[in-house]
Amino acid sequence: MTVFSSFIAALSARDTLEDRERDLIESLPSRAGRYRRGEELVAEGSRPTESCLITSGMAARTIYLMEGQRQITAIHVPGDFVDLHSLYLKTMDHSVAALGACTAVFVPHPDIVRITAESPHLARLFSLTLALDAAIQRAWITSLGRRGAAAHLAHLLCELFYRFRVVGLTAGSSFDLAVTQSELADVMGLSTVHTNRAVKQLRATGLVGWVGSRVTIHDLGSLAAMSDFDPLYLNLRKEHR
Amino acid sequence: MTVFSSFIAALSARDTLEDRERDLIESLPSRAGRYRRGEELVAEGSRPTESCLITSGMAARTIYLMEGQRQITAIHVPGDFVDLHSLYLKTMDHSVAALGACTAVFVPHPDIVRITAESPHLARLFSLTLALDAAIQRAWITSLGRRGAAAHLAHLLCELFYRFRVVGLTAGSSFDLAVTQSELADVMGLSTVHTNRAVKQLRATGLVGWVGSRVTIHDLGSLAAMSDFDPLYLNLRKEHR
DNA sequence: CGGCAAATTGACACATCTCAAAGCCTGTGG
DNA sequence: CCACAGGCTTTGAGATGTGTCAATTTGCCG
Repeated sequence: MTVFSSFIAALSARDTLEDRERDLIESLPSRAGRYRRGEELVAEGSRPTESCLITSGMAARTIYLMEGQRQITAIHVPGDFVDLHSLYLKTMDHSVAALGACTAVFVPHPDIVRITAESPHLARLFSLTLALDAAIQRAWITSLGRRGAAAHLAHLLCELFYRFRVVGLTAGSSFDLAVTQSELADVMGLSTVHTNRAVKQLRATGLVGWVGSRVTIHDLGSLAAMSDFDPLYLNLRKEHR
Repeated sequence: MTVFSSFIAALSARDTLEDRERDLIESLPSRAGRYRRGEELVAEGSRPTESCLITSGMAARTIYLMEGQRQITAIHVPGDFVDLHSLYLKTMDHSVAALGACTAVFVPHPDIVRITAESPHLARLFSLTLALDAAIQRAWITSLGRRGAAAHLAHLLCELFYRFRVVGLTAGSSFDLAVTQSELADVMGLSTVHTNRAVKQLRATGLVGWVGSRVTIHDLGSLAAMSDFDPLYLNLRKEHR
């Protein structure tokens, strides 16, 4: 049980890792950090020399507009290597902030480059995480563009359920969503008020139980059906990549 | 002037290419294709063994929902290497279709892998294009979530202007946007009718001229200001990546 | 117990959707 | 060269979804 366990679990769900690759990952040096709701892990405009890996809680990529509005463009759960982007893009065009309390570790870019040079297969798996992020963003774009508030929320819950389950953070059909409704609103591009109505509406269907931060999915099939959710884009099948 | 000229131009805007790297790219074998509006370059559910590079016109990543609705999650212009994603994700979770008429060439995955193995720097530049796609998607998510129709459209025009200019497809401050309003609607998550109203509204500001498929940006500064556009995310500065 | 952030509700304003119809291009066949 | 068909653009009117503002309730923590 190390800080990299979740990351290894997330990769292992998608391809077979050899012992040597596992060792290379475990050999990465890391510096730990602990954050409270809203605290920034990576600031917009900065030029990071490390990438961060979420170890507990959740973090979000956030873009701020004029007039104090903001949009969350991605949610990251434990095991997600956030910010490999900064390896290539250099200057951050957005910030990464904690959603609820969260912990993360930071790994220097040169060490990432080193282990990908030693194992081309690992290099591909790091690129896979980039491509996977992009696939999730496409699903979000689709929800934002073509689904109403309730369906959007249902789709998001399905996605998070699968993503939490991969890293062992579900208990049966429930998981902990330590997120404020106002943060959810920034994910779905809605007002806080309307987000609350969407939550209410979803509860009324009976498909989902939601008490405090505890979300229980009573009927995943129907929830997926009402939001046109198909887990294909999460690439949860082991393939040789 | 080869089929790879635009791609090389797009990379050269972001980093310096050595002659050897240029030669490696030019050495790639390719198969050409020509498509009419709506024709699919890559089908959802397929398992591509090639990646495609747009050489003229535009293509779009498209996700279909029930009830015939669709959402375009990305627009690709000449010089864009679409579908590097399929190198990692294996099964397509969306399709790539022509917007207006378009031509593209297809490059076998093994050849891409080969030249990235020969040049780690090229490998990083290929990853850069993945990361850049993701940055653009973040901007789209922000537009979908937090901007009204007119501002969304203005932001999109700014983006496309910069992207076309990099590959030499602008004439002064104008460019050819051979796209149907119904396709634009699928980009912005709006109805065709409302998209038309947004176009009308933008014309009324006088910041943009739009006759047929010819778009002329009369005042880029104001257009950027009204849509909170900042080209940072397009990474148009040469850096060592 | 008191204080504060978060969740919830109601009423009304505004953005966007749907449906329906009319006008406008462009390619094609006669 | 003209007439027509079909797709695209444009407009109007009424329905629906979502935003805003303001107030109340709930839940947590000191």
